[in-house]
Amino acid sequence: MSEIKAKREKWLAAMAAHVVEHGLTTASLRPLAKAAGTSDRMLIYHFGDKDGVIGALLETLAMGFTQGLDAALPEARFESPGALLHSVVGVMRSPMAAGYARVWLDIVAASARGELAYGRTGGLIIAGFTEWVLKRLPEGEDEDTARALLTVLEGTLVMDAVGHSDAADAAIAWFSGDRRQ
Amino acid sequence: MSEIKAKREKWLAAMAAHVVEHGLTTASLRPLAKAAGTSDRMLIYHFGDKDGVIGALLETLAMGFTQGLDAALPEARFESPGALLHSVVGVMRSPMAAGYARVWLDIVAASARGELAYGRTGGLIIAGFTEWVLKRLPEGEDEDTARALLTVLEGTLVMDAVGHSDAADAAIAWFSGDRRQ
DNA sequence: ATCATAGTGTAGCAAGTGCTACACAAATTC
DNA sequence: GAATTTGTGTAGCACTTGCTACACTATGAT
Repeated sequence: MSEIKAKREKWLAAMAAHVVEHGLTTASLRPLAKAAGTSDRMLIYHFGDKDGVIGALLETLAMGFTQGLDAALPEARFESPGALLHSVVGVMRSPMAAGYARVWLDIVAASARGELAYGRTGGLIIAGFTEWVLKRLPEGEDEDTARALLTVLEGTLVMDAVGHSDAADAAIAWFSGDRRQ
Repeated sequence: MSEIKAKREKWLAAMAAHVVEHGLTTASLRPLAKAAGTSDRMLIYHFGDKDGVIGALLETLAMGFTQGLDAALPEARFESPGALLHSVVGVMRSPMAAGYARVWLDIVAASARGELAYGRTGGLIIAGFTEWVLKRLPEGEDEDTARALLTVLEGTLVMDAVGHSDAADAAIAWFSGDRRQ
């Protein structure tokens, strides 16, 4: 019983790693199966169809994402929103996170395309991320500050992706320097 | 000679429309050809290979994009960066622009994936967009304001895509209300 | 021990992918 | 007018896609 669940977890971890390196929306069953050390036949058997595989994979990725964030920046209040943004951007720009950023933008694009599973997961990730930020903002900052911070962060990911980190840096500096009092 | 160029323009316009509706990175030759009223055989003949088709298509899309922006918001200085951001977001959120937003996020995701043609086009679009913004900011605002504005705008696109327009709104309000003096 | 169920390997199907070979017509060059 | 280039339709190749049919074994319940 539970050995099967364990096997599926192992598969999912291996497939998640594969996806982080090779992209999510371009992934097809046979490469995924190969990465997991099994066959497409088995993936379909255990997850129903490809959507089932992707759904489970999205869940795994979302968990890995927030866990990675927690590991990189343990819970502690920063002295200012700008300082927190700086730190988070630092993490997101590290080579370790590059794969996750790629996958995240894949999820965003698929959401925009109207693919429901991706959209739901994307929304959940942002919701969790908002809480995560809120717990690290200085006492007294409200949710809107967290939302604004996250929006600037997402803009940063986009700008970085198209080679305009300069634009992102301007927004970050601006967010950090010109705070409401 | 020039009739052939005209034909290619017609093809590209039709394919661009198809792509705006059905997605860019998921597009394959036969559907593209069908949208253009020709055959995959002809697309390959005239553009060399699929990359040639996509490259020409990216160029067409970038042009259409900036032209659409110009048409929606003719050149005129806004009274504040916040007012400009509001207007641009209004345009980007209109149904007319939804397709372009989808394609844009496709380009961003492909750029992040390392696909060079997409990355180059994405960078060019942002560069052009920066100039566009700069010409509409109040006299005296510098390029960094344009960059920050655009980064917030990109963040807005992402947040809208995953159903968190609330977060985008917070960032926009924050950008508009708490300006440097 | 029997028998059903869960799990797995092999093989393959129908559809779609980018691209090409080949034959042929139209236009251009000499 | 002959020769060559340019453009186009038909057909198809080799491959990948998601998924399935079928035969088989391991495992569990009775």
